[in-house]
Amino acid sequence: MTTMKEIAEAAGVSISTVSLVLNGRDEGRVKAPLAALVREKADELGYTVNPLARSLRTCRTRILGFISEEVATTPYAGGIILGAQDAASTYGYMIITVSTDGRASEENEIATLKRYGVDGFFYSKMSNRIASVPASLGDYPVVMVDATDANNQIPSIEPDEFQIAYDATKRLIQADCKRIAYIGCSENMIAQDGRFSGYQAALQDSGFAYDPSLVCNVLNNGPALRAVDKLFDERNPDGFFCFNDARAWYVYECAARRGLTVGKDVSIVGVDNHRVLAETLEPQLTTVELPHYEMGYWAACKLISMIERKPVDSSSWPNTTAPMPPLDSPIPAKIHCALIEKGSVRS
Amino acid sequence: MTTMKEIAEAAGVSISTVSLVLNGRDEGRVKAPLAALVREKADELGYTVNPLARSLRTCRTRILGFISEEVATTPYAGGIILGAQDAASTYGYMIITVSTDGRASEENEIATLKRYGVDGFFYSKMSNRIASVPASLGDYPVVMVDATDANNQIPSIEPDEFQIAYDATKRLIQADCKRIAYIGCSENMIAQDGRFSGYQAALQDSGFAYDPSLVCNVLNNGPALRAVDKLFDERNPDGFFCFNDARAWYVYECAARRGLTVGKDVSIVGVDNHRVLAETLEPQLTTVELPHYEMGYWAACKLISMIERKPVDSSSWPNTTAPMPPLDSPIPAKIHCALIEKGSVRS
DNA sequence: CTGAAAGCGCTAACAG
DNA sequence: CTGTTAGCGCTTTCAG
Repeated sequence: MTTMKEIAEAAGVSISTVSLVLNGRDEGRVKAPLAALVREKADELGYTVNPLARSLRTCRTRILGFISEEVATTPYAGGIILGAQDAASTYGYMIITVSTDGRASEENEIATLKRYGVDGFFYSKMSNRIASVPASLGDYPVVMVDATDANNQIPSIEPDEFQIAYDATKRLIQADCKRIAYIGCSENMIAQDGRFSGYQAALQDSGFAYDPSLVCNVLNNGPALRAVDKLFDERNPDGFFCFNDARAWYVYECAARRGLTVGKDVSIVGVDNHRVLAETLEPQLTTVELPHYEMGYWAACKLISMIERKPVDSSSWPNTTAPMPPLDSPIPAKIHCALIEKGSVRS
Repeated sequence: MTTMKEIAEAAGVSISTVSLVLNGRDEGRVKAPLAALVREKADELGYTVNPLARSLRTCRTRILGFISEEVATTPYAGGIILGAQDAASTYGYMIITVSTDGRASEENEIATLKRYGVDGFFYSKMSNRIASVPASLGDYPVVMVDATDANNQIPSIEPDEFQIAYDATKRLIQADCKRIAYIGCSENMIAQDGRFSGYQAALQDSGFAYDPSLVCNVLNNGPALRAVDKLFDERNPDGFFCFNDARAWYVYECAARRGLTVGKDVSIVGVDNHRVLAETLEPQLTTVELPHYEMGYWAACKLISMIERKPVDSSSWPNTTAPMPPLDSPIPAKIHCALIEKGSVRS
């Protein structure tokens, strides 16, 4: 690794001049030709900064810490982290990810990350939950991802659960469904609340009466399947908005057992949590892909802008299914998931 | 952050003495009581080393670089990275993950990681593919994960595809299935080759004739479903080993359409790639979970042992469904996936 | 057995 | 405009 010292020698100047030039602080401080010479030599010798040395001096590492629950890292988290990395990478940052499984290990990991000198933290609970960041993160820039701050203080990036359901339900109405069921989740989750409301609102806005007997909140496996089966028998719905892929499968199976064709006799719009629906049931149903990548990307941009105390240029952001909110939008911000209309709801 | 200097002052000794003691190099070099005093003061002041400063001197960062393909990070990778992190964490290492999408970006990311001073690299292609590590990694410790080294030089940790299929097929035989089908993947993949061989070997070892008409290699969606449907009509299998969850689902649906009960009339053993089978179809079929976590864990242990040029203690390794090979086992090594017998193959 | 001193590569006052 | 100087916190000879 070539050092500034070597460049200084090659160019016949002092190290500080080299530092000035290579950090772009030479404007009006170093004569242009000299600066050019330095740059030339640096190029020639293939200079790259030593981030370690720089960080030791500046107390800035350009490393971001990503804290997530153990359960988190599988299987949804990938997209979030990927998005965060891509954004970080374009701004010259790296990410160290740690996973925790409890208070103690969390504090440990935080302490370690602090020692490594990270500039800021992502704090993530997978599948949108209410949480509050540990006090030990207090004096650092923090962004929450796929989580909602209990105190509404920390910027949190989360899917727009209401809108997901609203759009999905509208899509079913538009496909001329008359009895639209919601197959939800009986566990207490933010996503469930938001989606249930969105479902109701869409119905109401279209002049449908909300009918509780068309709502079926279930857990998993056999019992869930039987509950959906019962709903079919009793209410014979012709459209289904499903909380996730597993629940879409229950509906699909019940339809198959009755000889009903999905996409013709009944329509399904489902959230594709595990990203496996697309491989199997398309084009018979329409899926909603949660914007994990986008959440990660935007969270990183937000975090970096907090660290550098300046807005980052959003024009370079990736094309997404969902429009990215501007950096200076009010926080907490929610990201809206667009429907992925690969299949047809009704053929 | 308290520094060694502060401890030195508090204890009335020199910085070098503090360094010696705090690094455990005091045996026979610093008098016991003095050493004790230093340790006490360090405790009192809550000293933790500054890894940046240490790294600048030692050229060792205790940071590992994890290079994976972009596509990789979703959705399988989570488990691998989680396992690698857990192992790294127990040995005092951290992991920086980067994802790449092509030769150029890969070289970029590698260069960046090198500048950050990582001690070694994971090189990962998700879903077991043959690959060779870039030359730029030449002089670093490297371990491949879920990938097979084209030159058979680099230690590579991968699932034991043959054994997965062998066990799954044996399980079906044991459940008294007579016409055992293999629903495979028509894309060219290592996993497909190994699993197909394992399927054949298990049949042969149990005195079954291998019947090509019971093998059905498919892609996805409608065409796949129809191919499985055809297999049902023509050969009426009573047992299925399925390459992944999507393929298990095709079989499941075909069975449902015929009024056959899975777990009774037909038996399915499927690899649960997306980890969604467990939520939906259990306990009607038996799943094989790929040992992603274990692969990551073991890869990290291997990498660290290469970096530190000493075997690491394998007694602290996590309980796994699969036995971990000993650290000094011949490389490349494969990890064996155990069957997850949550459901019953045949009720 | 302990301490002084040099230096890892870089930054940032401060002189000149 | 450019160079000198003094560290960031730690490790590591090398004297004493």
